[in-house]
Order: sequence, then structure tokens, then C-alpha cells
Amino acid sequence: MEDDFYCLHSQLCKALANDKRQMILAALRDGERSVLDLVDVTGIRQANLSQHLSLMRTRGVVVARREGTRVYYSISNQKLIQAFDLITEVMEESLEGRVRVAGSIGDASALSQSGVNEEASDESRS
Amino acid sequence: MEDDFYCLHSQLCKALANDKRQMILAALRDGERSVLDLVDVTGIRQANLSQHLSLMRTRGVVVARREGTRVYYSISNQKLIQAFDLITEVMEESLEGRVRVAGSIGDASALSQSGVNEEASDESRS
DNA sequence: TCCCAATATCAGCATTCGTGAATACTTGCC
DNA sequence: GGCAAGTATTCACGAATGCTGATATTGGGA
Repeated sequence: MEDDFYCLHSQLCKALANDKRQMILAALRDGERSVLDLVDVTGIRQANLSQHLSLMRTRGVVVARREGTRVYYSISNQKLIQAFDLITEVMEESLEGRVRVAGSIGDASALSQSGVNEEASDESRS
Repeated sequence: MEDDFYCLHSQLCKALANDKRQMILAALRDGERSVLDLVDVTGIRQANLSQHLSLMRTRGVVVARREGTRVYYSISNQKLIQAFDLITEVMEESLEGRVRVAGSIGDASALSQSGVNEEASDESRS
């Protein structure tokens, strides 16, 4: 299908694919916050925070509203929070699954010697 | 909150944050496919495809099943498809929004000269 | 055993990303 | 205007990522 679609789609995903930006989004989850707030909550330095916010702003993930000398940021679309939560669920289920697999190896034998399913033990967070 | 959480979360997001991987996931949407299939459908070279699949495998995004000389890949968790679709919706709504904003500028004046809301016209796909 | 098809991995290179430091803008106030 | 607080931008550089070509591994026949 169209090539631009996947590019735009991944651009949006990239805007979420960073631990600090995840922290920021989590901090914005319950409503808007000023940059100063975010510095406090996340512990990220102002300049760096501003860079991440700028990135997410140009990607349409967050929106900004100025009030006096402060700028308040908020998440642009609640569906992003739904997506965030879905990813969280996948993550948790995936972790459970790996523990289970590591405990009872048996029917994975068809793949176990083929280099196809070696990630269960040591690569789980690399 | 916990720091590892956001790291893991972003790891999973990173596994989705790439246009070729998005193509691959879209191709796997309706069921499993062999690597050869995927080469045909996506046009990605075999070596590169294999690397992307390997990455997604170690991140728990896809699972592999060997049958003879072929390996069939499939998406590990249907929630990833839901997340994919949510992102798509956000993307589309965001694009609509920008077109609208670009058409009728007026109440954005509070931010327009502050460098806070400059992305509407030319950065929409950078 | 030798060969072939299918998949995986490696080495090297180019590009992108993340960060801190320094600096520039904006706004409100004196 | 000058100043201070709050926020944004630029630069430089190390680290991570993506791609290609070459090579290795695996499984199934002849």
C-alpha cells in the first residue's frame, strides 16, 4: 500500500518511542502541565525537556497553550493514552509469557535448536 | 514512578517505530507469513527483513514457527493491532486538524508569535 | 554425502537520535 | 528601557539504528 502512510505512522510511533517522552506523557496523562511542573515531576532538565516537547509538538502528540510567561502542555488526543495502555498490557502479558516459557520448556523444541526462539532468557531487556 | 517501566515501554514502542516494521506488521495483520512471503509483499531485502523480524522477535512483537525449511511469523498479541489502529486514527485526525487550522487561523493568535505553534503549515511531514 | 532453498548473522558504513552547554527569545514587571 | 523568570533553539559529539553485501546455518531431498 501507500508508502507515505507507514512513514507517517512510524513518525508518530517514534515520537512515543523514548523513555523520557513516555515519562512526560505519563505526567500529562491527568491533564495539562507547565514546563516547570514537568521538570519537577520528571527530573529531566529544562533544555532537554523542551527538546522532547518540541519534538512531540511537531509530531502532533502534544499541544501547547501559553498563559503569561508559562506554557502549558497537554496530550492532543486521548487515543494516544489508550494506545499507551494497550502497549502496557502487551508488555505485561509478554513478560508473563516469557516467565512461563522459561519455566516449562517442552513444545518449543521444534524451534529451540534453530536460533529462532532464543530470546527468552538473556535478551529480554537488551 | 519506576524507571524500568518507561524503559521497557519505550523498547516495545521502538520495535514498532520504523516504517519497514510497520509494513511488516501490516502484512502480518491477517495471519502468519513466511519470510519469503514477506519479501514478496513488502519488497524489503531478505537480510534486512530478517533483521527486522529478529528485532521484533526479541521484543516480543512477533513469534516464529518453523515448518520444514520455512519460518512463519505472526503477531504475538492482537492488542498490538489495536494499538496500530489507534495510532492510525490519531494520525488521520491530526492531519485533518492541521488542514483545518491552516485554513482558518484566528484564535491561535495567543501562541502564533511565540514559536509555540509553528508546525501547522510546513512541518506536517518532516 | 553433496547440493539447494530458506533463513540468519556478521562487518562496515551512513544516518539518525539523545544529550548537555551555551545562548536566544518572550513575557511581565519595575 | 532594564531586568528576571520561563521557555526555546542551536551546536557539537557520542551512541544507537538501519542498510547492504557477503557469509554462515539449517533442513530436505537426490
